[in-house]
Amino acid sequence: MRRDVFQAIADPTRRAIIALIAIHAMTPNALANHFDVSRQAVSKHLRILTECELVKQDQQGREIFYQLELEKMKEIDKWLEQFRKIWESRFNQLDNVLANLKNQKK
Amino acid sequence: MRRDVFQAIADPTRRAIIALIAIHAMTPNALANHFDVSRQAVSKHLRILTECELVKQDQQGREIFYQLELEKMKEIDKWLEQFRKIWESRFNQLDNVLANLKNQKK
DNA sequence: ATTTTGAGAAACCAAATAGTTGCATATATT
DNA sequence: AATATATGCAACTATTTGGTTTCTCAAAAT
Repeated sequence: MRRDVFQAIADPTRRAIIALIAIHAMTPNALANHFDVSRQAVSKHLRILTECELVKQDQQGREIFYQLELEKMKEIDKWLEQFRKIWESRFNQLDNVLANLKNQKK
Repeated sequence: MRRDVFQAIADPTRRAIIALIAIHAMTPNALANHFDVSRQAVSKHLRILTECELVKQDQQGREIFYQLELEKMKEIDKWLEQFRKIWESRFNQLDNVLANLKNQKK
């Protein structure tokens, strides 16, 4: 059972759940109202998100509030970092080209 | 056939392919040497990456060089933006708390 | 005390996924 | 011209996925 962040955000419903609970913690029932799948389906998504630690639970009576674990989201950001470096360096190269064109005009 | 960037990067082999061709364009054969799956399996991954426009082809004779489409990678970055906003604002809130503590000491 | 409500677990199912092997085709090499 | 190489495509397979329905259990509400 592969269970990493990237696999977790592959599903659009899960991405929507993540976006919702990023604002404030929500119960499975409250979440399920936002989608046209059953409460149990949402529950399964929440389990997957919990297993890869993208989400943490906060039980209050019989309700369980799910909250986004922002730290874990940074893992994606960290992976993107290597590409951000590349596209920034490419941008700088373009910058140099433009600068050279300018100098040649003088 | 759902085929978006998030689903594309869910597979670890595909993420490895992306990382490799980010440096410079590579042929399917050259790529397959880096993994312990068949050349055809790599080819299938490349097709998926092509379909969601994360990768573009550059045919040279009988060889096809695959290159990363950096622009498309920014789509992920764009999605992360909303969460980056949140974690930065939380960080500022912490900042304020620390600042207040400092002021109270005076 | 009884009923309602919120939630997880289990069993089941259809579709998608990631891999394989075998084949076809176009381009190089000899 | 014959052979070797690079690649894509098709058919097949085992496993995973995302969903359902049914059941159980604990906490609130009546």
